[in-house]
Amino acid sequence: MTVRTRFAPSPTGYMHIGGMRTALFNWLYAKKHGGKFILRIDDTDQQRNVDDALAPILQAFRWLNLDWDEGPEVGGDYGPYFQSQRSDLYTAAADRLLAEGKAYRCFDTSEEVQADKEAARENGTPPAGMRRSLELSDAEIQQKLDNGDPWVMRFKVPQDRKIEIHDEIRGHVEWDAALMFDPNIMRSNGSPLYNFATVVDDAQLKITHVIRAEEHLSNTAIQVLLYEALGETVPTFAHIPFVMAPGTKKKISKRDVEKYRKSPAFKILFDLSNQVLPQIGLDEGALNPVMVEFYEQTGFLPAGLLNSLGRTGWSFDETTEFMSLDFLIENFSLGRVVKASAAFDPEKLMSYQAHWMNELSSDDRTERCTPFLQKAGLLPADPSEDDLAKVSKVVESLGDRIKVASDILTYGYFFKDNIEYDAKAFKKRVKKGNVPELLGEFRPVLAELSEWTLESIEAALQQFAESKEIGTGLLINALRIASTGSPAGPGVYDCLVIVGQETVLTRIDAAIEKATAG
RNA sequence: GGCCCCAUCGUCUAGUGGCCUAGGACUCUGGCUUUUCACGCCAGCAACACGGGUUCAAAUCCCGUUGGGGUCACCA
Repeated sequence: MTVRTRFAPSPTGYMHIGGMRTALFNWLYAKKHGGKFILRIDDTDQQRNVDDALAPILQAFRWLNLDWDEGPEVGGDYGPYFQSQRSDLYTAAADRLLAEGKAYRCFDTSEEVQADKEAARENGTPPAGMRRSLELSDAEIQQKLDNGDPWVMRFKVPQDRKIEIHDEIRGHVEWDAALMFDPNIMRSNGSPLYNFATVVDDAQLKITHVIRAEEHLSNTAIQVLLYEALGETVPTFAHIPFVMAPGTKKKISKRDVEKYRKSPAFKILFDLSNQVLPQIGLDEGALNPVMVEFYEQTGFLPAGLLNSLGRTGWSFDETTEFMSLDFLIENFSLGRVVKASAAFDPEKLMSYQAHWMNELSSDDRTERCTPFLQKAGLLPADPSEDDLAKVSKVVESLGDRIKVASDILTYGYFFKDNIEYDAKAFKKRVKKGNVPELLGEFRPVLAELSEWTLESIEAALQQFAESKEIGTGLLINALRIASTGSPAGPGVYDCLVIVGQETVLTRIDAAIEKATAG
């Protein structure tokens, strides 16, 4: 038996981070067992623009390198892979259940059903009146049909039994069928409800392992009954805990982004968002950390996100933290999924991200940073070789200071004509004692350097400091602020070399002027 | 409320009856390194929800309590 797993997103216009984790576990399980991973689109409720609403979802999978064996764009033997195109399947299955007496037409109004359920709830009994449509004679039914009375199809729950499953993560779970209501499986307009459609689809797609969020656990009882009624093999279930929002006990949800915006647990992500999005021409509200696209657009590595997703609700052993996708494929198992729900942890994501960024060669990092400079207008769309060489130099000197690719924007001073001074640092390092004078005296030394290299500048500075009988730190710090405006960054000599002799001299002049002005 | 699921440091987790004085990671704190920042290194803070059993032995098994969550649609 080949393992077949699936993920069935609705085209909502974005890929949910929690859904991505569920998809990842499905994908991993299929890969690990040499099986197939299927993408099916649950678009029954969707109006138009399915393509537009689906695009970001497919893009998220592509970005993370999670390919699908069957589904949109790639097709497959069990298509179509859009629920909206599979209505025949649902109708046929429903008709069969009806013919076999396993389902019935329910003519009750929704008010009547509601009342039945409420009464049942109060009494703690199964809903008694609910099956009154079953009392109808064939003639009465025909009469109602002829009248055009609306009806829905209900599945007749076999009440004298228990439903038991062995969930790969929860273990043995059972329900008492006597307590269940007959579920609606087809709407009055002939379209299927989720619980029914998903069973028909999973059976027809030969899904062997249904790995999904635990919120579906209660749905499983009715689904098992449906599989049996349809004469299909019940798949193996694995209900994984859902992903909670950091700092909460609630499922992470797009509805709550405004709350997240103020939450300390989300701070690093929204700080990044606020800093980066405007610079790359995106509206601040356009993307948020609930969406996978957010991580792509702010310069995370697939490896970073994947490591984080793979480690929330799953572990390999007591010490392994850094896991590549290959490692995950090799070692993933449902048995090691944690039962309790886990909060997505932005801090930890950053630490994984930093790790994988450091694994990259300087050239790879440069390649990832360049587009951000372009989007921010700090580099032309068609950069010259000199431009690229400069980016490369900057990235190399920045080393592990770049955690996400968009961090390059923090060091925009290498690419701008006008720099902004960090006020505190300027006061502490430049506008202090005789520093402006020293800078003034050192300027001509720099101006006269015929060679502008790390070594020549360092030698000149050391000699100058010695002659003045001052520590090198004084000048070094002053030069950093004067030439970059910022207290953070690569070594000063790197900075000076990259900024360039001419610009350094101009900036020193500007700094001296600013320091002595007021 | 009924049904179902869950419960170890702030967070992610290890733990499947003795290797537990409960391990690792992130965060945080202190120190070292250092021309800034970052990295790195060292050290530290910090948890078995509670109550009963079972057992020579329980974080681990059982029962109960409490707490958290899910679900009860002509949504998915």
